[in-house]
Amino acid sequence: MELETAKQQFIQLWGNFGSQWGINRSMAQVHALLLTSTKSLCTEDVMETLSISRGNANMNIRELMNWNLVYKETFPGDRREYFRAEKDVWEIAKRITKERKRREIEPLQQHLAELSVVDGPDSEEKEAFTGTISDLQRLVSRLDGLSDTLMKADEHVFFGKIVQFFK
Amino acid sequence: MELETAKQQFIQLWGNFGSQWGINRSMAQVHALLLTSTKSLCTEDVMETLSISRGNANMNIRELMNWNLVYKETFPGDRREYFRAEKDVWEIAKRITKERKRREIEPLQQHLAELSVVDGPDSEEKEAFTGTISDLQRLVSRLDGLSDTLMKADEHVFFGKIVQFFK
DNA sequence: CAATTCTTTCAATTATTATTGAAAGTTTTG
DNA sequence: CAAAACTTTCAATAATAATTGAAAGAATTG
Repeated sequence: MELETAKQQFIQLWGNFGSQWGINRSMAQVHALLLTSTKSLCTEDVMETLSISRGNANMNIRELMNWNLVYKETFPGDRREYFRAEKDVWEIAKRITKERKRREIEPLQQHLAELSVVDGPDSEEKEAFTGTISDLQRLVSRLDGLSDTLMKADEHVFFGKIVQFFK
Repeated sequence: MELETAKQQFIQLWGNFGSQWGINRSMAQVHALLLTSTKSLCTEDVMETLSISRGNANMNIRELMNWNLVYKETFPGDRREYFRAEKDVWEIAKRITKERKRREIEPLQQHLAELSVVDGPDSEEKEAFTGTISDLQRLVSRLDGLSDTLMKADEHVFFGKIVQFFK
């Protein structure tokens, strides 16, 4: 396969995969484009390569910057903003985890906490419900705790020591 | 909060959360309903409680059975099929992980493998691309391997031993 | 075996989400 | 400070995904 074909296919692949996981297809495609680009690109470049509108390109580049997956760069004598992606895949994984935790897991825990207090007389029904909610709270907290630990561990420790531990 | 209110809110919460993660809102709501129901429910019950159509209820119940999150039950003297959810949250987590692995991670790995072979003369561009793809392959494989390990570990080992290891 | 009861399918519709692109906003330049 | 160059916004539109419900299909019953 030609390099350019491969890059294009990767952009499609990443877009499809992202949209299965609740990430906007264009955002994932912009990310894939910048991830496989050796030089930083301006909005115009992104628009042209992906055949998307200025608004779409701008919005998704900004969103990728909010996720700390893309940085802004400027060059002397050029007024345009250029963008470059974080290339370290371990960093990418850590940052995505961190953001989803902040945006989704923490609010979920908040909501579950509210649901764990139920009024009314004790009953089997009530016990069953509060039991399920607290099981979910424990599960979420523990998976969350694991993600914290993994994010603090560096790649070497993670890929070396820990996996061996389970072998 | 009243028990019935809390259940309804939980159904909404689970539906919203699911749709953020690429799971159909109705499917997540049916799951939440069955998860917090002490008795098994028939299609009619699900339709009425969630105010959804017969087709929608049927399709999502079937899909939840495909995911091994819901079982079919029958009662003598009643021709209808009744449904009951797996209640063990650790089992639920394992089964969701297993299905997403099979449906998404494995095809992703397949696609990445295809992209890792690039024709044409060696170049810095090409090296960069194949490097990024193989980094991604390693990341995906390792996260996947971790999920295997976690699925094999039982709840006690997971929640006890391993977390301590990182403390 | 035909009537009944329940389940499944799927084309049409509705709802949701993403995208466009022109206009407004901002920054830089001479 | 006004023109130029670039960025951002957002109402309108388009694309995608979910839902409906009537009809067809299966299974069960008497």
